[in-house]
Amino acid sequence: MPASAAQRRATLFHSRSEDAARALIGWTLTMDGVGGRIVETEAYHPEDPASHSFSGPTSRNAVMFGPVGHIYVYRSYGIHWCMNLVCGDGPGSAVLIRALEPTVGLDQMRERRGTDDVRRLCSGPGKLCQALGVTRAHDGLAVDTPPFALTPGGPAGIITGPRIGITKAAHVPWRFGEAGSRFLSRPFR
DNA sequence: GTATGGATGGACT
DNA sequence: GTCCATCCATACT
Repeated sequence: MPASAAQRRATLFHSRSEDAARALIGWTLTMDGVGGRIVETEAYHPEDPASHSFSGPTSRNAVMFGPVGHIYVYRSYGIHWCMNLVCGDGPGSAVLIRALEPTVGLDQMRERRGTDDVRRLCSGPGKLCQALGVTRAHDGLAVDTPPFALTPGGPAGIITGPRIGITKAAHVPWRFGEAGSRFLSRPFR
């Protein structure tokens, strides 16, 4: 008997963040019926100098040390919001959602993003939060209850590479993407 | 109290 | 390819 969606979520949430980041490719993430298929992720964990959790819990990253399956939202460069899914085999791990392939709520995304170019709606961590309407107000919410929804996907071709935009542990290949996707934030090489 | 530096994206050359 | 807008958690004095 195949695993239920809830069982698959639970298994993924409790996996090491690098395994969860890989497994999330092809799943569908939405908020209030707006979202799409996850095509790009990055893994972070507390032993990782590039991770916000590296120096232990603070008021900003507290959600990373809370229950798995919840959303950690932070402000990037003072302008953008970025969202992570808390998951891992211990506290302080999370997966950064870097890009979606838009599938539902396209009109709302176009309006929020101010462009008709579908490839520019969710092709980056800041873009997808703008397209879905995710802000600090959603920090700490569970990803499997409204307004959020996370549904498992089928098998996907996975490509890996170094994470983007970081200066520490930049060589670790913990960026994951769907092979051949047209909706990545940047190409893999 | 002040200083600093990003897990970015968009405009521009 | 380069430049930079703009916020705030954190480190430091």
